[in-house]
Amino acid sequence: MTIELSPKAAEIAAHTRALLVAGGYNSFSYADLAERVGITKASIHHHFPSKAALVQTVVARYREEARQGLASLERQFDDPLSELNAYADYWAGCIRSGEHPFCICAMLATEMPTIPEEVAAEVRAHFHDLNAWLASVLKRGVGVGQFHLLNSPAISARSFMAVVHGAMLVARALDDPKSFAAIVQPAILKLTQPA
Amino acid sequence: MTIELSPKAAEIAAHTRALLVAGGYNSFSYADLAERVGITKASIHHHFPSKAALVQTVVARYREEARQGLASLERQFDDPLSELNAYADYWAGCIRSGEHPFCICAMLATEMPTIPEEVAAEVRAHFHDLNAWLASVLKRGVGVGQFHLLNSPAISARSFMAVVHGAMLVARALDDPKSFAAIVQPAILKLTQPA
DNA sequence: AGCAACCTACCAACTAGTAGAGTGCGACCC
DNA sequence: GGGTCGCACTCTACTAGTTGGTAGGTTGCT
Repeated sequence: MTIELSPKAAEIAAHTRALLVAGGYNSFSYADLAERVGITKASIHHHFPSKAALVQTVVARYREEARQGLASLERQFDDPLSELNAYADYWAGCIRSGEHPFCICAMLATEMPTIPEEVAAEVRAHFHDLNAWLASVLKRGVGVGQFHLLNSPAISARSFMAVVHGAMLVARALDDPKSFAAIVQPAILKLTQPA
Repeated sequence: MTIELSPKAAEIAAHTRALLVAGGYNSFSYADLAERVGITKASIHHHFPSKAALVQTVVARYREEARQGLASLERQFDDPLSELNAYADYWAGCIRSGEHPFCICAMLATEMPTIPEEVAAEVRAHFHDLNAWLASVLKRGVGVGQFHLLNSPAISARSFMAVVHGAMLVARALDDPKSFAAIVQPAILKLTQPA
């Protein structure tokens, strides 16, 4: 049940997402967007009444996409370790290809104190969702003996979430895409080692 | 040998830093700054010719402060594990008190593709410095038997750097300062456990 | 006198957002 | 088939306020 958008609105949303990946909420304007889509600023206002509403919609769709993506991992793989590896590989691919080398919710999270509350709420919700999904994967993994955790699944999930997003940040900070996998792979390995 | 600034220039730099912590490069203007410092925009231009130069100076001073802070940790503590704990505690304190709850270089790193090159270069250099310092702490720790690493000190340092900055991000994203220590403390513990 | 610090007044470009009119196209009706 | 209604989409033209930055003069201290 994706938030339905007309073809043009979807195009605007896609460009917004790319601009958010590059520099976050405060880095782009309706004029930037208009130039990329090839229409005027006023036309964008026809599709989205305000910048806050536009970004909120884009994040809401992103969350929906993430939910579906994570659900499909559960269908594609039948053990928690493979699911976690596939999740990490998804981001490794995004970063290696350079197409979407950052999570838009991570971008917005850093800007949290300066973005509209409606957007911030969406971002918080995304991280709660992701934390819950990772916790369930880890819990199942403990059940089948694939993972050995020092803490509760929820706390360990929070740590893993931090590693993944920290790895994105470091890869960008050092301008070195390989760093991402070099950080995340050992982190997964550690989850599998007995205490 | 800190970059010397007049008292007023230092005051401007301090406010700039606070604004960078809150929302990064694109989130604040000379007008915001002027209001906080209590002078006019033009006066700020008297001290710093441009926004890029201002932020570059602020980051350069931040790096200098970081270098001195890390060096003083080496003097205060005489074993690598205590140094690493002190480093983590420094950030835990910043986040708990809410005064400087984010590294300005991490803020700027996310915005990397959209900030002036002179600032981006400073940010890259900070992460290289930090990586080198953490690697040296880990290496010494391995030498005295405090740490047991799966990878080289340099790679493990990169991972730890990712955990720390990822933990900052998660603490902000979930609006939960306690998350930081909950993530970083187990990460340090893991470094001390034999494979 | 010299200088650092500050000011008012200004600039062109850009910000998000609005008003209102025009276009093209498919559906529906006679 | 022709007329016309509504709709999705787009435009030009505009607003008020903000952006980073400049010119040139004033203050006060040494």
